[in-house]
Amino acid sequence: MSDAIQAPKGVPDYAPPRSRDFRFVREALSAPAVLAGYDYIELPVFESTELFVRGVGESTDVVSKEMYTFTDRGERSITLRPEGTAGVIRAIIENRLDKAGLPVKLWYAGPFFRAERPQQGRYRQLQQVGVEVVGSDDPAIDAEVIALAYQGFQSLGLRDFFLDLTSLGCATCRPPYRDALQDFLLTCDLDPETRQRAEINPLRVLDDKRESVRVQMSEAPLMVDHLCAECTQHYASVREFLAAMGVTWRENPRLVRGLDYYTRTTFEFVHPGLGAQSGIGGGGRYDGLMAELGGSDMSGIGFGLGTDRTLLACEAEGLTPFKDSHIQVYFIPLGSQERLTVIGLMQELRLLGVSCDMAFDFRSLKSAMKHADRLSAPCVGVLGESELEHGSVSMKDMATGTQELVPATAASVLEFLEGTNREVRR
RNA sequence: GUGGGUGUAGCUCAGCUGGUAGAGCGCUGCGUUGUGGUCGCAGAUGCCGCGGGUUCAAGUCCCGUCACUCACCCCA
Repeated sequence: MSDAIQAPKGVPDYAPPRSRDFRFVREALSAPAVLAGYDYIELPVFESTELFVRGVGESTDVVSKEMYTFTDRGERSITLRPEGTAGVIRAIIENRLDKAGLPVKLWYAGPFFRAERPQQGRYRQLQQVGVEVVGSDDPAIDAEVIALAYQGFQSLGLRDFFLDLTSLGCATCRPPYRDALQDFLLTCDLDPETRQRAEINPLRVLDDKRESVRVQMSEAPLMVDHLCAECTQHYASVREFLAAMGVTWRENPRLVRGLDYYTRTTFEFVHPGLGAQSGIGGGGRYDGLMAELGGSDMSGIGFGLGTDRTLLACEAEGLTPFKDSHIQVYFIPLGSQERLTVIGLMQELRLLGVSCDMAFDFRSLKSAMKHADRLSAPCVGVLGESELEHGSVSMKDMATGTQELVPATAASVLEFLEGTNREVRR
């Protein structure tokens, strides 16, 4: 035991029973996109380092100090993907998806990697569900994307989350604003480290958590007051569509994202029940990214939702467990001949989509019943000598305790299960 | 990367001023012949994170280390 191998630092396992909730969350977060006509894309977990350096931005913390980068046998620099957007855009360009109908609407899910110090809700291998749309400037698509995430959270039963929204401007209005902000920051009293950040990425100083900085920032010029006419119009329109969809949000002019590519509509979902790592999802427009990565100059928008953090949020709101059982019937054969019958019966039921399990290892009826109870099996099928004689099985409804003798056929068992008309899931 | 906290049975934890370990839950079995969830009885399980030091003696003190955890930072 002393030399048992542990998982690498900061990497979570999702073991039963929590793994059931994890799957449920991932499913719920992606379902709205599927319903909205988004197609699935499966991407490699590692890419050329260059993709992230160019796509995400060299000055970002993610790229400059949080990537898992190594050299492969062909002396190529490879990086475990730290986020999803760059890879999706690369794949769209490479597969020429943008040459077919526009907009291209895609969703994906899977693990991402960042070499950070782990803490509550922050892992070195993190799970995200994401969506990307390329080839549309329509503010209605911004609203759709945001609503997709909103709906995902809602469908899980989450109530205490907030949607923060702002616009970061475009290539014409952001640079002048950036200069204005930088001028302002020069007048502030900042520590050397923050001063340096003001040089490289002044926007990031806006959402500094420290009180001393925050007080000074209350006077800072804001992007929303410096938007060009087009951006102003676009942002107004996005909000109009959001309202029409019944989405509620908070204006947060100090919202900043850590990835360089964001433009215009930018948003973040926060949940106060998670401690310091309160962001459960975020995204926005990235109108220059396609061109930056060597594709045609097309606009894009997307989001990444933290599957891990969303599960944490659900737990914080007491919504879990989502399902208390993963099997519908548990069979208990009492002898060798009965085992043969049950095995065959289960095979048929599983083909019909009924999940079932049985007592192995010749357990006593008593202990098998206990086991069924522990599995929260809603129904138990007992098959002993007497049932075998009549070609039947005793079906028991565990909630009521009532039992019924039915023919040992898949159809009859199915009929019994439907007759118990329980609520299978919430 | 920087700081703080914690590390004892599967889980949650107790163990006072040093004398080689305990509770609850869970688990296994039994309470007679083929039925769970309640109850009763019995039982199993610990390199007390790891390494070193002090001591006649360390879970208990000291040092180191690793892991977990919270916060900074960053972000999902």
